Amino acid sequence: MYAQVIVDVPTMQTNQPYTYLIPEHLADVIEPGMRVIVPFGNGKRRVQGFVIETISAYTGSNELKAIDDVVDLAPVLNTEMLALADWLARKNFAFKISVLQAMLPNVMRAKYVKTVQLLDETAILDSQLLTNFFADRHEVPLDAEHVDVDVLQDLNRMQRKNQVAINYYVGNRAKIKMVSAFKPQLTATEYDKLRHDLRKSAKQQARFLTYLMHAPQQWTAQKEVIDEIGVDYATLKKAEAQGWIERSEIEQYRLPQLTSPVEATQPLTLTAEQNQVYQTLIENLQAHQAQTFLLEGVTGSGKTEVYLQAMAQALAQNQTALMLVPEITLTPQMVRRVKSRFGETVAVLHSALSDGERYDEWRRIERGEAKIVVGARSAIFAPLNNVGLIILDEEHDASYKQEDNPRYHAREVAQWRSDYHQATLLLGSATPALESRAHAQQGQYTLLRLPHRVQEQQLPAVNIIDMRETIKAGGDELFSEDILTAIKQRLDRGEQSVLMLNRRGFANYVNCRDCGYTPTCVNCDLALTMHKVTNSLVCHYCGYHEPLPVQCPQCGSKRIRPFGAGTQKVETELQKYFPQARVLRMDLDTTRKKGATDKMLEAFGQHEADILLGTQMIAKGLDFPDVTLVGVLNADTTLALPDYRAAERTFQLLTQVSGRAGRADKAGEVFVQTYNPEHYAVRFAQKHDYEGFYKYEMQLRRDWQYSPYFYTIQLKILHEAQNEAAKVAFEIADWLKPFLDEKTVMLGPSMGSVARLNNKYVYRIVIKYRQGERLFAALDELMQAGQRLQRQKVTLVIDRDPVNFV
DNA sequence: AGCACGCCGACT
DNA sequence: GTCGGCGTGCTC
Repeated sequence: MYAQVIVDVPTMQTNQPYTYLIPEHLADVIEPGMRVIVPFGNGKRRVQGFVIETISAYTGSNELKAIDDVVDLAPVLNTEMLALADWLARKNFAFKISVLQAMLPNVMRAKYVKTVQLLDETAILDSQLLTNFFADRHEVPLDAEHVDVDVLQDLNRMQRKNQVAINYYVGNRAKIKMVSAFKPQLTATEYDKLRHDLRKSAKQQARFLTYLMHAPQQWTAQKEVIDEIGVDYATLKKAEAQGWIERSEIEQYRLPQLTSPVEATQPLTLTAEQNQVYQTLIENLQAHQAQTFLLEGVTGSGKTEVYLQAMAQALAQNQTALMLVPEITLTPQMVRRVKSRFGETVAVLHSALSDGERYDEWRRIERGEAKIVVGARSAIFAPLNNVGLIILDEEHDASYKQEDNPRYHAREVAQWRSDYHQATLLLGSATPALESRAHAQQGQYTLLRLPHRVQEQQLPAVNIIDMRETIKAGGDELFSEDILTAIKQRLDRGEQSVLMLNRRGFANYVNCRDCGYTPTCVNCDLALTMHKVTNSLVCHYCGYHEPLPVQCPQCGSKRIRPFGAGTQKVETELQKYFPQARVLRMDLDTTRKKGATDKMLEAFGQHEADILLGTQMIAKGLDFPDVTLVGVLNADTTLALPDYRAAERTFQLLTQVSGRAGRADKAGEVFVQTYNPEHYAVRFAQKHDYEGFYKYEMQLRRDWQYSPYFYTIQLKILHEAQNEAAKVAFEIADWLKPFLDEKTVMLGPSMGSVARLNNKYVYRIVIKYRQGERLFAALDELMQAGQRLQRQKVTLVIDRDPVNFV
């Protein structure tokens, strides 16, 4: 028997299965989907690999090596996942190994350790250097980066003379947590009798026997019992010796905990609109058809309740359900809401979990113990069987696209899994991506709508404030009179306000008023952001920092001052206007700590603050009844992005954040401060008119030949030297030209809008096409050349359907 | 990725 | 002659 193995060497040349002999003792063990350890290359190098197939005959003529070892006792990837990985790798120009690894929890990735083993102790006696290096040890970790060059040279020489050996270890970081546990062995009556027979002084034994009388006949972790009923370890040992209990080590899941217990809730009564949507979904679920629905529902229309009830139906049909939420909205409130309906059968997968928690949640799903999964992007790979329903909430959200390798979009994976399982796919949003809405137009998706809020609340009135007028009248750059008045009203009435500072592509930077100079990062060429607390300038991309200048480095002027505003600055200003107001600031800095977001939102929900001031992160999913005012302090920064989706992003953001106002019985009001008050994205958002925006924007996209009329591929060419990056970019562009048909458009190469990211210059080629076969074939070929490019220290990125242009 | 092989200039 | 620098090719 032979195994086809994808090895953990992410390069183009090794992006293919290698055939290995299956040794006799593993013949009955090895199955596709298992991780194995295989020798690879010269010497004793060993790497992890995935068995993707077992075969009984091998036709090649070369001699085969044998699999060293298996990592798993059962496959970690089933046939579905193996097929999906293959498809994704091809579609997204990614390595197979990268996709396979992306499907599994991080801890299942191999950790490699290379060591030198001293075989001949006499060989180092003459050398102080080597004696120090080995320091009485026989085997020493060898990390070429941190070992002296002279030592490396000596070791090389010694290896040739067989005085040392180089060993490779493939480590497994996935640890199962084991705890000591016990299990009752006798009946309640027997325990009762034993307790009566005890001598009076045996207090602990008596307590333990009393406990055992009512204890469930199952394995119980002993620590909890020791703490709870006040017995000690010796009592348990004695009980075991007497045959009262059996003791053993059992596996314990590290379950992600919410701060307070979850109380069960019942399904809410659906409105007529909701019910109509629900019925459509149910019919499809019962028919077991792979069909995609686009649910276009205004903010507050009760989409989540429809999701929950549809998931309940999937469970009732003995199927499983998967719900994806953007990372940022995967707040404890959302988790709580799902758990309150479905209890322990819910598994949660998101970035805030520890490695152990994520691994255990993954195993609960894999073993079929969890039937509902709520998670962020990568949860789309959750190992659920028999999937009936997949939901993507906020389906337009850019975070569903993975921005580094493998560059998949969760929506396309969802579509694939829906086809595979004949499952219902539900895409929900108040502001669907233009691509999705267009699919619905063409009939690929079924459009469902929830145009009204539940309980017939009105959508909030949106006031557009022309900041040009405010400045002309000598007003404040940050707060117009109108917004200040509105905030004051809320404070007087004891209501809450949410203020959003749109920070996308925007920073609180320093600017010289005399010569216009702005300090930039020496590594990234991005404007540095001012941090008041440390009195320094910081690069948000690479972390570089320098002290705040008192004089302009270019012209020596002292009038070098902050320009624009960060949340800190706005908070300070706000406090000046309203010294008595309690302001809660939410941004990257204040929410970095684990659980901080949770705590702050809870506090705001308890009305412990009057104003919530934050960045984009507050735009989604929050639902607080006392919030009657939403202010967008600067709507323009998203409009200025060098991206054809700038208007779409702005519209989505304004609509989302407006939805935060007035969600209960109180009417809401929204103020949007902008220097572009007549921009269509602002105007349509003011009217809560998604359909209007959609039609208008589609027209523009057609005129400019952009998605969804054309597909897009973005190539990025990165190099430390600008001329080298440019040279390669133009070479690639010239090479590609003959493969493009006449309807395909190539833009660039152009210098990336953010030059010199991480010390590398970026050049960008954007290709717009309708028919991609020849182009894809050419790009595949280009990938093959990736090796040569890498040796020139050029990084080539192929991004299909990019969502960001940087 | 990681390693060996082979070709070249520079040195004991 | 030999050492080591780097370009090139291969890994079941």
